[in-house]
Amino acid sequence: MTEATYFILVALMEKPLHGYGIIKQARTQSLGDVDLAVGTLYSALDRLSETGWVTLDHEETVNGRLRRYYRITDEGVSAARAHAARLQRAAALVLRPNEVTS
Amino acid sequence: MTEATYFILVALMEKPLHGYGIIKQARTQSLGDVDLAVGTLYSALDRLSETGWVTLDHEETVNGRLRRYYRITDEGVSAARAHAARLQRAAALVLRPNEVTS
DNA sequence: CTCAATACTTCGACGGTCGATATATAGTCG
DNA sequence: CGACTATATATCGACCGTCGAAGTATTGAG
Repeated sequence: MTEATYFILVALMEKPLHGYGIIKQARTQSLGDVDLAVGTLYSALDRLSETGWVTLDHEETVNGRLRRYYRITDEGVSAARAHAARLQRAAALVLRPNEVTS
Repeated sequence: MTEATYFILVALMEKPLHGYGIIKQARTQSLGDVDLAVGTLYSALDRLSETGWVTLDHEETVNGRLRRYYRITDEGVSAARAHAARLQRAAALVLRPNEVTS
């Protein structure tokens, strides 16, 4: 899973969001580390919809602008949790080397 | 930093290794998650040499086969530590959401 | 004798990321 | 009033990193 994919899933874990909302949420949650480009977001969202980790929740029209809300699925949550565990193990190799070097 | 790059740096933090040694070390340390393809390794190693995060340590010839040993630099160690902290923050968003959702 | 493992090099294909462009509206600033 | 920024989605080409295969070479197992 790419970093972009992971942060999209994480952003949607709190509540359903539309494209731009995901970008802002990812930026906030990553403390500015992750700034999703629009091209990255929408192609990732298409892939996530195909794999079934994300679904279209509903659509709204606010001030003439369409808002397409996406929702994470149960499989998406599982995938995000599994990836988070993997990230933590990777981080632990450097941050807590004693436990791994043995 | 990509996952491949990170695991190469982590593999070299213990001691200098040659290409194939890095692949095996990464496989072991990631518990099988990361299996670096040779093409990925050598192109990543070239990039890491250019940025100065990795240097050629020395070369050996064992049984007619060349072994090119790489060593991580101080800047490489700093970069790996910084990335590890980033990975941990990313993992914490899912594993310990209380601290972030606030 | 063939196959697997070790070991490095190179190269083309593929997939994901990025930035630009397009379209449209509301609000801010000079 | 005009320029710019933010919001919001869609699409496209360029670029970068990953992957697997082919090439070269040696040792040891079956």
